[in-house]
Amino acid sequence: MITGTMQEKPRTAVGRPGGTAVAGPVRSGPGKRPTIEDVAALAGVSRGTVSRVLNGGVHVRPGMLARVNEAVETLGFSVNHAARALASGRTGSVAFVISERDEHLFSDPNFGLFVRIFTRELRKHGQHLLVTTAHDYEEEAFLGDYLTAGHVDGALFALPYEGEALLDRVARSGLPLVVQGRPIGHEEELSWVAPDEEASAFEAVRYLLRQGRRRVGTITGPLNTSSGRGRLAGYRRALGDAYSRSLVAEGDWSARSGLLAARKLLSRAPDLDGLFVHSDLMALQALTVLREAGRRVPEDVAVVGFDDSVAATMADPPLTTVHQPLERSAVESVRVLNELISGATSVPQHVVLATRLVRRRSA
Amino acid sequence: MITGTMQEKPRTAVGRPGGTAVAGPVRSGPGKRPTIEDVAALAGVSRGTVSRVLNGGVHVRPGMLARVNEAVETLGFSVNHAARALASGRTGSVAFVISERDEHLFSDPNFGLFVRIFTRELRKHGQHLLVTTAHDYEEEAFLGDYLTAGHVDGALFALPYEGEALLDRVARSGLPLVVQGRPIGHEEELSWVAPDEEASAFEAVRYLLRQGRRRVGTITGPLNTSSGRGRLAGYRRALGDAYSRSLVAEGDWSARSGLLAARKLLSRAPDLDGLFVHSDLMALQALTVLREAGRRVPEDVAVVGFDDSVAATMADPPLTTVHQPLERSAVESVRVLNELISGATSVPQHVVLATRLVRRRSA
DNA sequence: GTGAAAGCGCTAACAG
DNA sequence: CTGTTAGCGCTTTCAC
Repeated sequence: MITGTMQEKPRTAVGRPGGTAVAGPVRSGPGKRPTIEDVAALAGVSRGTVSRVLNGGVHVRPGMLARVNEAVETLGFSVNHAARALASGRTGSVAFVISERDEHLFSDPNFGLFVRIFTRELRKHGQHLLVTTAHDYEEEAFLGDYLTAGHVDGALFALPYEGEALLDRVARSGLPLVVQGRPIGHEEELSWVAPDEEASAFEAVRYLLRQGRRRVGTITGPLNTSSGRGRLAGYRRALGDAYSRSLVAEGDWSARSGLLAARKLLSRAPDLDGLFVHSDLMALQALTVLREAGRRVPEDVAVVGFDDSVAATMADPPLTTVHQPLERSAVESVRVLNELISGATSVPQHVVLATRLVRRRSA
Repeated sequence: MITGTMQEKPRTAVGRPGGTAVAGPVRSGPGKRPTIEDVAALAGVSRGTVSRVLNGGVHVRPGMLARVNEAVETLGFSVNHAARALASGRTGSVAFVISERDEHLFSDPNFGLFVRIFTRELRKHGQHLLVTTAHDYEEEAFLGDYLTAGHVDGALFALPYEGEALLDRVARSGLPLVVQGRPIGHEEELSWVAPDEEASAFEAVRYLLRQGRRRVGTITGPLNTSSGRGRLAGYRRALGDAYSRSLVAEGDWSARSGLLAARKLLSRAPDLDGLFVHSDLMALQALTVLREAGRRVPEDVAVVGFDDSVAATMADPPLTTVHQPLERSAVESVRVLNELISGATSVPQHVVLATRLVRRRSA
C-alpha cells in the first residue's frame, strides 16, 4: 500500500543566475579548446614535435620535451580525439558489447569482474573500455551503427545467445571481435574464449558417479546458449546408458527456474540420488527444494553446482561446484583481440580454458 | 577444498588455417572501408549531397535521396565517426561515469535501471550511451583523459562520494555534466538531480513517531555521501529533542554493515521501538538481527527501509520503505544534460525529486 | 537543390 | 632530432 506523495511539489528546478564560474585552465578563445598549434606556438616548436611528445616523446630532446609538457600544462591542453583518430586510423578504445534482452547480465556478479579485468588489461595497451548495451531490437540496430562507424578498434562480446543479429552484423563489418563463450553457429569464423563446458560437466558428473550415485539428474541452463548445451552434452556423455530424458530439466539461470526444475525432477524421479546443476544460483534453490522434500544433502542426494560463486560457500551445506577461470578468460580475450587489431593474427582464434572442481560438503 | 585441475592442458588455442571468409559487403580496396566519396561516385552526385542525405536528407530531391541510399546500401557504407566528429564538433555520445572504488555499484539493481533509461532517453536524440568505469586512482586519471579528449559530448556521473578527484577534473575541463545525487562540495557549480533525501527521511521518521514510537534508531549510509548525510539530517530534524547519538549507527550500504550496525544499536539502546534504515538491503539484515534478539516486527520494533527494492516485498515481514523515482531521475538527468550540451542553458541546474513512502507490514 | 572548396586538429612520412 | 607538408573523411559555407 502506498501512502501517497510525501512532498507536494513534484520537482524543484533551480537555476543559479550568477554564481562563481567553475575554475579552469586558461583558454585561448572563448569556449575554444587549445589545439596542438597553440601548444607549439607557446613552446616555440613545430606542430610535429608536439605531436611526438604527445605520443611517447621518442626522438625528442629532453629539453624540448619539458618545454612542450609545460605548455600543455599551462594551456590545459588535451588531444582532440576525433582528429587523432582520423589521422591515425586508430581510436584507442574497445567496446564491451552486451545485448541483454532480459536483465540477467547486470545482476550477474561475473559481469563486474569482466569489466574490471578488461579495463585493467586494455589499459596496458593504452586502450579504453566502453561498455555498451542494447535492450531490444531497435537499440541493437543503433548499437550496430555505433560499432561499425569506427568508434572503436574492436569489440568484446558478452556471452551471446543463438542467432544474435548484432553479432552477425558486426562480424560482417570486419570489426575485430572476440566472443566470451562459444557463439553457436559461428564457432568457426569468429574468435572466442570459453571454458571447456563439456569436459567440466563430464568430470562433475563422473565425480558423482564414482561416489556410487546411480540416478543423477541435471538442471540445465537455457539450451539456446552454448553453456547450457555444452554442459548437457558432458552430462550425457558421463551418464552413458544411464541417461534418461526424465532426469533432465531446463532452467534459464534464474533462481525461480531452478526451483521449478528441481521440483519437476523430484516428482519425475523420486529415486534421485545425485544432481548436477548448471549454475550455483539454481543449485541453491534445488537445495531448498530437497530440504523441503525431506532429502538430506549429500546423504540422500549429492549436489554439484557451477560457477564457484560466493553464494556457494555460504550455502547450507556449502556447495561443491565447478570453478571457471573468469579472470583468465578475460585476459585471453583481450590478448586475442589485440592480436586481431594489430593484424598479428588474421585467422579466428579459439581458446578453450580448463575448469576445476571445487569440492565442498554438498557432494 | 579443491580437487585439482580437471583438464591437463591449460589452454588450447586453435587457429583456423583455411576456412570460409566472413561474408561481407563489397569493398573498394582490400581492407579499406568505403568513404563518402565512393558513395558519391557510385550515385553520380557530389560529396555534399551524400552528406546531406546522411544527415537527414533535407533539401535533397527524393530521386537523389533514393539513389544515394541505394549506393550506401550496396557499398555497405557507414560514416566514419572520427571524420564526422572532427568536422562537426559533435560526437553523438554521452558517457555514464562510474568511479567505483568498491564494487558496490555493479551489484546494485538500480544500476541496470539507470543504464536502461539513459540509453532509451539518449536514443531519442540520436545519442549513444557509453558506460565507463574506474576502479582506482590510475584508472580514474586515464578515464579523465578519455572524457576530456572530446570522445563524448557530455557525461552523466553516478552518485559520487565526497572529494572525488575525477569529478573535479572533468568539471574543470568544461565538459557538460550532470551528477546523480548531490555532489558534496559542488552543490552550487555543478548540475545534479537527486531525491529529496532530507524530506524523505523526515517523513519516514515522522511516520514512526506518529505511531507512538519513542525510541527510534537509524542505520545510516556512509556519511561521506550526500545520501547518508541528507537522510541523517532528516532523521535528526524529525526526532528533535529525542535525538541521541546512541541511536545512530553508520553503515556502508553493505549487508554486513547493516548486520553489525543493528547489533550495535540493539546493545546500546535495548528499549529501541523504531528503526529507520537508509537502505533495504541493510534493513533486511536488521530484521534478522531483531528476530534473533526475540523482538517482533512491527509489534516491538517498527522498521522502515529505503529504496523500495524487490527484496523489500519479499522480506518477512514485507518492508515499509521509501520509494525513489529513479526512472524520473534518469529522465531528468538526460534532459538537463542535453540542455547543457545544446547551450540552451548555461547555468547549473538542480533538480530535487519527491519520494513516497510505501507502507507494508514492517511499520 | 546541388556542386565546389575550405577547413576541423592531428599524425606520419619526408627532408634536412 | 626537428620542421614541413600532405592528407585522414566528413560537414558546412558559399556560389550557382
